[in-house]
Amino acid sequence: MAEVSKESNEKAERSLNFIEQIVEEDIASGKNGGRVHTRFPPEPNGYLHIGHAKSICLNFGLADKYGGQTNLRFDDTNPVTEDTEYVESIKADVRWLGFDWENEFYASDYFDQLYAFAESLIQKGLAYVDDSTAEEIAAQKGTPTEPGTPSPYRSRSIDENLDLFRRMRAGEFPDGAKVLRAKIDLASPNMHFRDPIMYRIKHAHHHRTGDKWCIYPMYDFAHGQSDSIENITHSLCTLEFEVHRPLYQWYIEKLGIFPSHQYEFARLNLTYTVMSKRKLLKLVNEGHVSGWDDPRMPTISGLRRRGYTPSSVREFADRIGVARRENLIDVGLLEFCIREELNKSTSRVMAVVDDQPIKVVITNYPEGQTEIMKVENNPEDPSSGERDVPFGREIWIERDDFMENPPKKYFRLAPGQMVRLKGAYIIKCEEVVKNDAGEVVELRCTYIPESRSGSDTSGINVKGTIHWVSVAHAVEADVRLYDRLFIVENPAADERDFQELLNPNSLVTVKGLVEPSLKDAVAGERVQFMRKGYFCVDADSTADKLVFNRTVTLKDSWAKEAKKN
RNA sequence: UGCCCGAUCGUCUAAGGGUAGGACGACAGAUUUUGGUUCUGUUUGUGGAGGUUCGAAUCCUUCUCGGGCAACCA
Repeated sequence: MAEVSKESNEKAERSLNFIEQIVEEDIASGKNGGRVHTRFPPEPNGYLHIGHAKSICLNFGLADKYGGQTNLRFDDTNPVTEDTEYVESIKADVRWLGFDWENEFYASDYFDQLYAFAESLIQKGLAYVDDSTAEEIAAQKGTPTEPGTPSPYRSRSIDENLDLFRRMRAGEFPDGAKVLRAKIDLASPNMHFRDPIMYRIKHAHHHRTGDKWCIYPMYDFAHGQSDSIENITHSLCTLEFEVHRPLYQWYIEKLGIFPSHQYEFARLNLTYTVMSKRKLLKLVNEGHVSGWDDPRMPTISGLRRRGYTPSSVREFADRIGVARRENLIDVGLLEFCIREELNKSTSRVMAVVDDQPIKVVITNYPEGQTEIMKVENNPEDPSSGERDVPFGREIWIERDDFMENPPKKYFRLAPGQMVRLKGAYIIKCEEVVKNDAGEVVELRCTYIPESRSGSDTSGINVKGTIHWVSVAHAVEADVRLYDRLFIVENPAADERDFQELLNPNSLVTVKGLVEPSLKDAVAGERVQFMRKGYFCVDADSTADKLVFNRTVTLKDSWAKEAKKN
């Protein structure tokens, strides 16, 4: 029995995703001399999101596992949309995730080589300069069910093509006047074979090459060759590039260069968010969020500011797996990963998060007296020690922790009911004080002196324990409660405009009264607000005003129970 | 309606001719000075129809459904 389960465990550990299977087969067959070299190839035109994190973990993880290397390569072939700001943010995000690249390369490093490749294809009669307009070229491509028609410039001589291409490079023609096209097959069922554009004219300043070039290669004429130049063995990309693979291979074959191979996997989709760079940019530009690093964004910088840890994101990437079928991952899995880690690592502290907390006056507790309670920092980690928490006659509690007419299984405070104050005493609610509007403003309670936490001789057993903060010692804070950005699971598939699907309550800022141990908390610090969730100190926090972001709530089975009724 | 890809518990993901397994979720219980954590248990799946085979999630045929492809974007 024991042996069987051990065996199945080992089997489970050995279970490989389809890319690992390919890599292991390649290593076994001696392909590429058993070498594994991957690359992560972002275009520096936006911030990285959690979908990129999946790709980063895959590429770097693969190299790591099989003793290989991974290059970071910026796919910067379109100067109009790219910028060094993005280069820097991308590098910071990859590093934050915990990965180090072997080489930092840029497709623009290869512009000279790529240009030479283009000339060689012209010389082989496999490329021509086309004066057609963008519209004419689109029309020449035909449709998926009808073959294309040749451009009137398709039969230019090699010499003329060479001359024209050189003059394109020299800047003799305006943007859009001419393009260089591969001469392949206008009737191919693969649209990408219908004489794809290799180079276009753009008199634009490039973030790295400056004004050296006024012609820039298209993705298809840059990516595969860049892989090849770097001797990349396994070039991983998402499924939408699958139809590009034959062209990727065609260029490599005609050029006779190192045969890198492309493999595609399904991109990550997450519930209640969007993943397209276009839509994320729109959220930023139209002010629906505060920026690329808004904690509601699925960007790596957003997750970081939200309080996610690099290891939790890596764990998530590991758990979702890699396959070729479309997927929509429950954001609950991401939340599980961060809770799992923070449960073990963060200190528990008490914070009353409520715009209208209730004051509790303990009538039989001496006025002016303060007791220092020792409270354990983390029951999951005995080595985390204890801290001092002051207790007094007046304390704050949350409005949710009191009900005047409670249902049966309500274990918190109610008239005549007892509750344990975490780390302190058991109290009993004797009297409810209301204002003229009939709202509860204060509870007058008595405490059981023998019930002191750690030395309880009262013999009383209470079902509920609530958190609290001493009125005399409370530190004010702003608490930002983040929730899902969208109200539907899959905004991308919804017919309504994605802006109509935004969750109006994705950010609610609430007043917080936190225990004094938090007074000097610094940005980035993570804690658990007992019974509430995991929070981190935001960069906006100052010495005068603490600002906390809610990373994720605790699981709340009471909320679930209450919802049922 | 041309070409390409895909379809396994609610959601992901294994099994590749030989017991459909794991994770998250859900449900139930135990423990608990967090209605947290932890532990135990339960639940639910091979898209349809044919075929090959002693045996099919796996191979074949076909249907259905989903996704991608006709940017001087990547």
